[in-house]
Amino acid sequence: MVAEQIDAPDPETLVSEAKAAFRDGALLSVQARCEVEYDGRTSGYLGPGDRLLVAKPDGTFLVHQPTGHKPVNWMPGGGTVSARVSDGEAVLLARRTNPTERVEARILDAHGLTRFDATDGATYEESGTEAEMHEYIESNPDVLEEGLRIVEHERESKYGFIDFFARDESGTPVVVEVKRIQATLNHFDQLQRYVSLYEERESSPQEGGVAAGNDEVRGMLVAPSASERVKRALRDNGLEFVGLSEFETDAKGATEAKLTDF
Amino acid sequence: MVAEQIDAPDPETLVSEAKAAFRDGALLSVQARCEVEYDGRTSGYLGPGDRLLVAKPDGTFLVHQPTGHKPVNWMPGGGTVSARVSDGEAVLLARRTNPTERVEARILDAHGLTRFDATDGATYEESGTEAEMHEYIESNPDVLEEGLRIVEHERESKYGFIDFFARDESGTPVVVEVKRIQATLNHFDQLQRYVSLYEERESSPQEGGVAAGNDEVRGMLVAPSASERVKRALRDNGLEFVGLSEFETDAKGATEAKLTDF
DNA sequence: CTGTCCATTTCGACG
DNA sequence: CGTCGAAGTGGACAG
Repeated sequence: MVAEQIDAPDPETLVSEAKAAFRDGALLSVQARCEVEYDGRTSGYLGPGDRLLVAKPDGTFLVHQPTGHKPVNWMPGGGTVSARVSDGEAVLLARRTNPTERVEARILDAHGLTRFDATDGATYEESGTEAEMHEYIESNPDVLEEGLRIVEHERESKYGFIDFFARDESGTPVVVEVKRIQATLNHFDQLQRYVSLYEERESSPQEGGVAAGNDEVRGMLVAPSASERVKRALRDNGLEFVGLSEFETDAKGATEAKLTDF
Repeated sequence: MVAEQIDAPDPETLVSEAKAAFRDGALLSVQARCEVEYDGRTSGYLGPGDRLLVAKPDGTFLVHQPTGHKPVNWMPGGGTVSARVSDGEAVLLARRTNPTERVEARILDAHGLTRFDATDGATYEESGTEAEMHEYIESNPDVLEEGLRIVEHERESKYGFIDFFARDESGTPVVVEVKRIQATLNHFDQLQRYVSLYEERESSPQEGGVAAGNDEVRGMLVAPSASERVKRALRDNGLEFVGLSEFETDAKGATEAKLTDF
């Protein structure tokens, strides 16, 4: 029996089933009218209503209202979930430390309970990430600018990693920051910080022969799009925006090439 | 009957129950071995394993593995969830547009199903947010510095919003950036950006009478704490850090005063 | 609608 | 264990 369901459990049954599920590492779902309290980084209270409660064997606890994508209250994995009867009502309590916080659901009326002895060895495989965008640019630097040469990928600097350190056709250094989504002011900040750092470094060369003029360092923000305000911030500070909306990994490109062969 | 449970439904039963739940605006939970595909902003695939599937009446669709706080796949509300039998297996499909994306769960083995006719009129009440920290500062500017006057809250500038624009005891402008959590380098970046802007503006006054010397603009980062690196960055750039860990809204303070009256 | 910024952000990688 | 940056970020709020 992988899943066991109990209809409208009374508080004692609910608590004993919950304890058994926690002990055995099963996933517990409860449909119930309840009220919820959170205390930790902030604090909050949710009055009585019907919700789906989920407790996972890793200590994750979720409170889902009938609408909305995010749980109204939750506890990440790593802590512990416990169950007890208090004042004749079942209470589920999720706690953790660092930071110290707790979610407590007082169950006023339990409509259903499911214990699920789930096993899942699969991991999610994703594609289309920023990492793949980097691969594409590394293989096709010309899409950013004719004649651009990538010198280093993920170059470490005092203030963080620079996505690409490159040189343009005339040898001028170019600091490149890549975003998979529309560029924000924070991304502009990042690029600005990196470029100013390189201006310092380039103006006082410590490794011989790599010197360049102080203002000769270019900064390039690559993203599918950017708001006018971001573009102006870049322009005002001598930085550049390059729109790059479409990209393909070599594998993906090869696949699509095949499809268009016909 | 608020919740209805079905044990190990066959594909046809699962699909007809799901359709009925979607039609009636009920919350549907399914414990099942399944494989999941996502296509949209990125794309991904999750091989067979046991998961909890949740479909809400607002179009929300969640796929939860036995561990982890976040759903491995999901669809926010606003779209539609549909069910069908395909190749003898039940399939749940969640779709939306803008952006166009889809999550498809192919159910290989359904262990349990619960339909929950949930009603929930309550809304979550939260306290301890950054908005409340702003209110506290606005009412008690002295906690930042003796004699500080708040001139404007959420002041819009060319490059973004400034939390507080203030003047110190001697009338020097102070740009204040507030963070509820430990300050990061990005927060320093933000403050730096705002201050540099005000230095420009103040040095070439367009609205008469507000002029001040170019270096007379102060920048203040307010947060419960900051790493040494952030503090040094601030110091090196002539900016200031103010630690503000405890704050209370008027209401909260009143409540706590009550409790300690006894 | 877009733009901007907060979030109990979470999550992962790296030093 | 802190720090930093990405996320299918989501969500609220203003223009």
